Amino acid sequence: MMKAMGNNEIREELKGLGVRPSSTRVLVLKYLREKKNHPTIDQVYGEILESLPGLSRTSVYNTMNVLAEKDLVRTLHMDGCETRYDATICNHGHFKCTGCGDIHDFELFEETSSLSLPEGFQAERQDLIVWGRCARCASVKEERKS
Amino acid sequence: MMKAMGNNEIREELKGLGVRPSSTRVLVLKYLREKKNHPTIDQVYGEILESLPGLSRTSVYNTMNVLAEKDLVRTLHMDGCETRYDATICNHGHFKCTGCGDIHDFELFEETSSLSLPEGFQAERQDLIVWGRCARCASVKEERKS
DNA sequence: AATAAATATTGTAATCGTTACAATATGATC
DNA sequence: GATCATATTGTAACGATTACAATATTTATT
Repeated sequence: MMKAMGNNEIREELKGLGVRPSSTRVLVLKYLREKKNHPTIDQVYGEILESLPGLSRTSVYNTMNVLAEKDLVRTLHMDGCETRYDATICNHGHFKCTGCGDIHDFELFEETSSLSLPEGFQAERQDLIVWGRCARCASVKEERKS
Repeated sequence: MMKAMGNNEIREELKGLGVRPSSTRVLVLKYLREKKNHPTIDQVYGEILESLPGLSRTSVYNTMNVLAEKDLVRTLHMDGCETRYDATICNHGHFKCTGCGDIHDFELFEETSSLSLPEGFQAERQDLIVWGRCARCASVKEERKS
């Protein structure tokens, strides 16, 4: 069997954080780290289901909440209700293409320090969201999905 | 602070955009412009209800959608599902206090040009969201809502 | 390895924000 | 003032998420 690499490392990582490394948790975290897409719950559910028959959506929700609590994933609320999940923790911005709907990470080279917050306000965390056309959609003008 | 805007000016503004200036629309837009809080539908509904007995939530939703379509208001999705509405159109950031939950605008003095987007990506619109403690909550450590 | 204890998962039902839709009310136009 | 377009209402539906009790799985203890 080609057991995909990294399962044990993830297992140990979770244990180290006091999180029981159930198969759901290991697979979800691995999925997020490998794909680096910013999937919805249903995307994750759909793909992990193949490896874990009988998996429930509720379990994916619970898993995401546990991982988010331990700062292993970040939640994104871009447009509308659907939450998206991201295992890239370092500070970066999110670009949402108004053509294809895909979300891309991009570097932030300006630091939080350049913020002109009101007196006494203390920043803890930030997210820069940019909407526009990705390279592919900028050339081909097509119908927008979202 | 900005002088309260007359109902008639708003009426004319709406007409100019081809939007029928119904009492709901006029009052909602006036509310957003005067309060500059970033209210939820229910906040707007609750306050406007006093001036317009019999008002329905649905009508506030419809009104917001019409105003958003005409670019008179922006929608914000910060945490979770609840949409918030903002009649300040110029480019600015949003600070959400993790203590009291209030949302404050702040100036952006860096322009979109400083973004390091991937090759070929075209930015149309952006929103910078910062979470942290507002001046009041930074001094008094007190949990309230998200 | 077997058992007991702790916790993760499942499946259903409930909740919340929002929209769809048909009936009714409003208000602009002739 | 009558007619016609459109705004509003109220209810029901919807989609994303959570609550919760029953069950299954994992870990700790023997």
